[in-house]
Amino acid sequence: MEVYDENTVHTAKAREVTLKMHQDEVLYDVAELFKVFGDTTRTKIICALFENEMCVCDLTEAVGMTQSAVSHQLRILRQARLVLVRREGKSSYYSLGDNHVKRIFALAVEHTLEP
Amino acid sequence: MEVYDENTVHTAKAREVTLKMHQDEVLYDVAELFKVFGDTTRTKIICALFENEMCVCDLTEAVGMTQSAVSHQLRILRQARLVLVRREGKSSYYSLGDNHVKRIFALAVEHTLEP
DNA sequence: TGAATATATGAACATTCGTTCATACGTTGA
DNA sequence: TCAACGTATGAACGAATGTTCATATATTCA
Repeated sequence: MEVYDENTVHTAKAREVTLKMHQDEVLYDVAELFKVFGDTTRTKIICALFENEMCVCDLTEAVGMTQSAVSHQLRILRQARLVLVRREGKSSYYSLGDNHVKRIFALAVEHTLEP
Repeated sequence: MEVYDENTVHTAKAREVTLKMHQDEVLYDVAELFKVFGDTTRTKIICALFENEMCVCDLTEAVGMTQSAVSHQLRILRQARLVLVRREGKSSYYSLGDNHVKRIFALAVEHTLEP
């Protein structure tokens, strides 16, 4: 947490600007997060991973897309830290990143299923 | 809730397919919902509306974009029922659609602000 | 080592998306 | 009724996005 000198001329304004810039960054990141959720292939992957971890092979079958398409989307989910990977032999096992992912997703499903 | 005849040949398969198709539709809608959240201009608008309703004029100033851009994004938010409009004289007052919007958004902000 | 299998990734292409510009619509007040 | 104001919207354009295809990497097993 930064401390501002109340006696300098620019204090109030600077704080306000800093605050607003911070908000802008956060809101940008929030939008980026939602963007990652905002694709059918990725929502299918997330849904498939909801209960158990899965390897790419099984995920590919589960979402009904090509292996390449699934791998590309997994990379996006990985980079956003929405999923984790675990390598075992020839296979990569993916799982959901943390509980926030589950909670956000579950809320959206709940919202979608309402009138 | 539909009832299936356990004695017909296609029962199990049909139920399974129906269930999967339903899931697909839901997951598509969920992705669509997230897509609407997934734009910086729209997250700024949602953030601005978090406490109070606002007219387009003030929203335009709040998010720092042109009135046209804001109106276009408000239309998208409106069609997704994430916001509501109320007309009063020359002005249109926008507010958040329901509590789900707030909860989903707040969770995403919370997630974003974490390590 | 070489074939088979699982996964990842770069390039290309088509599609979608957000902004801008111009303009239309609707309301208010002179 | 006409000017001013607030808002909405269509067309156009550039940027971003998702899939496909081809291919690379990595691991296992014979």
